[in-house]
Amino acid sequence: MTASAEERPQTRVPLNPERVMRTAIEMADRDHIETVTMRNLARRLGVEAMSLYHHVENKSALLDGMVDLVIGEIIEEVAAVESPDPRDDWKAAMRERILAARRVLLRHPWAPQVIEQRSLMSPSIVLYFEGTLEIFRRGGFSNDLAHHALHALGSRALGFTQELFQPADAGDEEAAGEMLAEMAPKLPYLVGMLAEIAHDDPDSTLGWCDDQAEFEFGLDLLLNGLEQINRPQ
Amino acid sequence: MTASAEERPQTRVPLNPERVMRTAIEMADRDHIETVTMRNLARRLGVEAMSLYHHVENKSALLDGMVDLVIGEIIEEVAAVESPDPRDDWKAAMRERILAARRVLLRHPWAPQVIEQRSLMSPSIVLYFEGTLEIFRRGGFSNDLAHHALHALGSRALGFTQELFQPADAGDEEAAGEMLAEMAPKLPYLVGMLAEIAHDDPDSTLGWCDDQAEFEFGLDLLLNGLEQINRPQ
DNA sequence: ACCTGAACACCGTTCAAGT
DNA sequence: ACCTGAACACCGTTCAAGT
Repeated sequence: MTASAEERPQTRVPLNPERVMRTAIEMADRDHIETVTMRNLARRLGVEAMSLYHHVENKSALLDGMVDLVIGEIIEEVAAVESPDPRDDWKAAMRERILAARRVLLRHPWAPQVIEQRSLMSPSIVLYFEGTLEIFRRGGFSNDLAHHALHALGSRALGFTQELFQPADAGDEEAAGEMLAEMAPKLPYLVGMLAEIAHDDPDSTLGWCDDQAEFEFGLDLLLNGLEQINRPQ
Repeated sequence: MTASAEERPQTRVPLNPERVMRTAIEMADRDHIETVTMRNLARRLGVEAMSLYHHVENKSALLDGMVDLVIGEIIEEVAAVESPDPRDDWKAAMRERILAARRVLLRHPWAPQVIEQRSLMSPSIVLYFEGTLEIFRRGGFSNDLAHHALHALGSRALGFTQELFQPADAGDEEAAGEMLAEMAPKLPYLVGMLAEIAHDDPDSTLGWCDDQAEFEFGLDLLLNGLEQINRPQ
């Protein structure tokens, strides 16, 4: 792909940190995070690689900045959601907050991996968790329980879980299927489950399930459990 | 478990895939996963980098092999645990299984990241999940519920969760503290929680908590929730 | 102030050649 | 069969120099 008409690098807009990071996000959204190299990013911006260092300290700071902008998008999305007063129904409020965050991350599939890898503590992520904590506290949680709750949710508070098995390419999927078939005699439970699950939903196998449904199942399990601890009856 | 004593490279033991991978694991355990480069690994084995390619297809296969050996260790550790019959108490059986897996991963701190990044489907990981599934099924779970349960546990089934905030170096920790102090006026809930948590446990802050305790809290939340769905009363 | 080109120190990997 | 050295195509980054 040459420098194409979708961007307009011919207009010589001067570079600035935000434009550098936004372009890097676009690249990662369109392709993969691995394609975001200093050299590739520079070419996309019609500039030499070394020019980027005037706007971004280094590659590590670039990645942190990208994540920070995504968290910013999440904060906006969450703010736009109308959700119940946590004092009336903290569980519904939390659920909607988290599902809103998830919607943003689905637009940036590279972000979960980068967020987990870098475990950065930026102003925007701190603000996001302040908002999460506010819902728990106004819902009647003690500080101690709220603290445990944040840990128990983990990345789910931001709207994602990292799937342990993933599609990868079609070749991998086929290889996995062959391996399962070969090992079938040693895997009575797994084979049985997959057979039955496949009956209910032909597109499902162990690793390629409906993520949204599974995400919500796990989330509700945790929220219900927290509810019981918060208000035992 | 006779961890390999320091073998001197001068003894010229012929290379084989297992020795290559075991040495890579040792390096990753001792330092970081980033120090495991083909060139470094070769030097450690007293050999040229290119020799490794006779025993390992490429770097990707090396990492998969390393993970596979760790999962093998987990399977051994789990097998050595005496746990109740799942028909009597699936929850206790599952809890001990998972905490045993966690003990192995604590010896290989690089493994969680690599496992999540690569989402590989190897024979040993499939066998591990077969065993996990067996406990659910013998505990009375339907295939459908067991399937949801596996997803809800996610990486917790293998004994780990990826912390969103992590120590990093002391400099990072200090920078994070400064940022929190600066933002304090905008963070009433977070500051309040941290103050109270710090009182209970002076070493605790948002990201540097007792992992074992938090892991068990989240795990029990999920297991208890599953119990209620499995046997509603 | 911003951008550049050459260069450095690393990667994983290929290839033809050694023993 | 196993190992090697040189080389290739990439990285991120430093530096001195250009405008």
